[in-house]
Amino acid sequence: MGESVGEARSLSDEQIINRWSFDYYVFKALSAFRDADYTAFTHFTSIVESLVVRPVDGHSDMIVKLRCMQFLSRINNGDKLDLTFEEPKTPLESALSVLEDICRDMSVPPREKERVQQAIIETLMVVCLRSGEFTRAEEVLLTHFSDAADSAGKRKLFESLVRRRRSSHSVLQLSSYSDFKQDMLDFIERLYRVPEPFLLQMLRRSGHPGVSSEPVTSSSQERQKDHGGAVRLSLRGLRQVYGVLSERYGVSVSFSQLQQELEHQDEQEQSPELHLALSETPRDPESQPPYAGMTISRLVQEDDSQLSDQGQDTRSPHRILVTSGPESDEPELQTPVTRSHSRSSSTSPHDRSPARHTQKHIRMVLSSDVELEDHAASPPSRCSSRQQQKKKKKSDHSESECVLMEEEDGGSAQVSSPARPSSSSSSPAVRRSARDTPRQSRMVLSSDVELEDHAVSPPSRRSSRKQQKKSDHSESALVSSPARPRRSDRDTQNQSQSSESECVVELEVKDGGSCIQHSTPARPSSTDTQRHRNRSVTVSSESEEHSESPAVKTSRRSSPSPGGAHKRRRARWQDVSGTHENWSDEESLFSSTSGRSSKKSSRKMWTVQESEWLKEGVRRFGAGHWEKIRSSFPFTERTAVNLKDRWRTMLKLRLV
DNA sequence: ATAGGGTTACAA
DNA sequence: TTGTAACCCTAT
Repeated sequence: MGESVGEARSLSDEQIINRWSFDYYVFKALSAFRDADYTAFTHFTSIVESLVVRPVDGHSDMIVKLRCMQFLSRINNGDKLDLTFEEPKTPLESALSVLEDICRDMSVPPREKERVQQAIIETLMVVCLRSGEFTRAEEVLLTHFSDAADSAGKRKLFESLVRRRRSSHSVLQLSSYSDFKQDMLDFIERLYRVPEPFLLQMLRRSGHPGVSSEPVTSSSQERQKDHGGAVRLSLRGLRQVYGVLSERYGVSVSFSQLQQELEHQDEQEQSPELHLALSETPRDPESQPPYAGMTISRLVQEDDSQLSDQGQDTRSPHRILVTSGPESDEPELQTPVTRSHSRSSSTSPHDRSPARHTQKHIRMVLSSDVELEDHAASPPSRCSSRQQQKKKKKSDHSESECVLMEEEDGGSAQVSSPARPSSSSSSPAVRRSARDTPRQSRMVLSSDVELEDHAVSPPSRRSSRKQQKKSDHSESALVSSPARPRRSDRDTQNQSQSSESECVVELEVKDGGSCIQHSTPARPSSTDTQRHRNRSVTVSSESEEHSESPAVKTSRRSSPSPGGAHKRRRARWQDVSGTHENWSDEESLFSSTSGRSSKKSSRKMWTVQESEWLKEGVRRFGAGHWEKIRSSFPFTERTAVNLKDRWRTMLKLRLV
């Protein structure tokens, strides 16, 4: 195969920085989870989620981190039965499958795995019973409960509860979902300790007050405060730090290279557009030196927290316990990493609670939460959460479901006091009943299509209509002439026309639909039809964008969707300038789709994100190495054959 | 395990 | 119906 692995050495600045960001946000997400600030957790995971779609310097530990995020976000939503990450499953069932993936990739002691599985299943039972979903509870009982002796007792108990339709019982009352969450977090943390992210280290070493514990060159020259409390690093200092850290992390780009690129970028960034990329707080027009425009400076500036940085100093070196990346040709991140909290791997699953508080400072490490929050609140990133997709059924087609409202879940409060585990955080178990999940929706200001893509060519979405299917083989797909004049009426219809390519700034509320993918020029950007539909009604169909986004599951066999009434939608600000926005709209890694339905997953449409992984995988390993690709990305429920088929489809559609 | 033809479930 | 993305089946 034509391995295109060759030039993997030269990483783009984006890849490198995305990796830093990735590490950072994963770290933040875990911290938030630990602090029971689940709102923040979802914000961070959504940032991570979108980051992953961009080119990123994938280290082998990335997969591990992604899996952890997937796992925790499913756990986090496990008490919301109307959400789904993978169609037919409840969040906790999805967590089980992610657990399988985790166990496959990492060496998890069998006993531990069992324990966790059991905990998840029992919790799922409790959740089902509490919410009166007895039939589902029964299913769970049948499909997941093993006959293992140790669970026999509970099984019996659950069985009788199900039979008697009892949704209250001392056992049910006793279990606390929040404890369960923390238990799961403990499991994850015992399994994999996330090293302090590069960005934080950098920040700390730069002597930033909020982070550093090390007196690092207290030379006042090293940093100077300027307006807004931002810290300015001297170029020299930065270079120094970079040198050390880049080596440690195996970053191959030299400082000057980076600087050059940044300068270059910085110039370009003058244009108003690039704002969405990085959680920009309103950027100070007052310019700063080129290097100040980089991520680092951005991270650096924030309110100075006078928090105890102490903890940072005393931490002891730490090593990653499990690595096991599929292919680790890259230097592992085995560098001693510091870790502040004391939770050691030996802690028993139950001792966690006390320790939790002591770790708060960790998350304070970077006081730039404000910025992050802004980010979260700001258009692009915030989305995530979940959305819902539902299959449209002719019958209930008429019933429009959900009207969405703009709702900031706890938003306002949150912005002001980002770090604090406000609202949701403390609530033990966010019961869906109480507040039917944070459904957030937003208005989308979108330009539906990527300009450039259009400019290039609006290839018809699929090759001409073939009259005969098989007879003409792949040649047509692969070789075919690029410019395909031919366009069926259908195509015409679907194809967004040039007129549209001029950033149609339109205010709309979409359901997941805002799929703008630069990656798939050919795609029939969800067009008017879709748009209208979304606007008015709901979530009904979405199959139009299917291939890219919503993993909508299709039909639900016979039964009408039960909880289907309220679906969640999600929308987001799509910056018109949205350079490369490539949000995986829907269901992605961490966010769930809702609209649960109990249908056998008949068809699982490919999400944008999955397609991105696939592309990246092919770029990295070459087409044909499906199994390798599959194991290198956090695919869930995709087989190598699925990947291969999807690739074939993508080729056919010229999405690649 | 992968390639590629055949089948199926949907949307239009 | 028809077209097709996702899936299935099977030879290699």
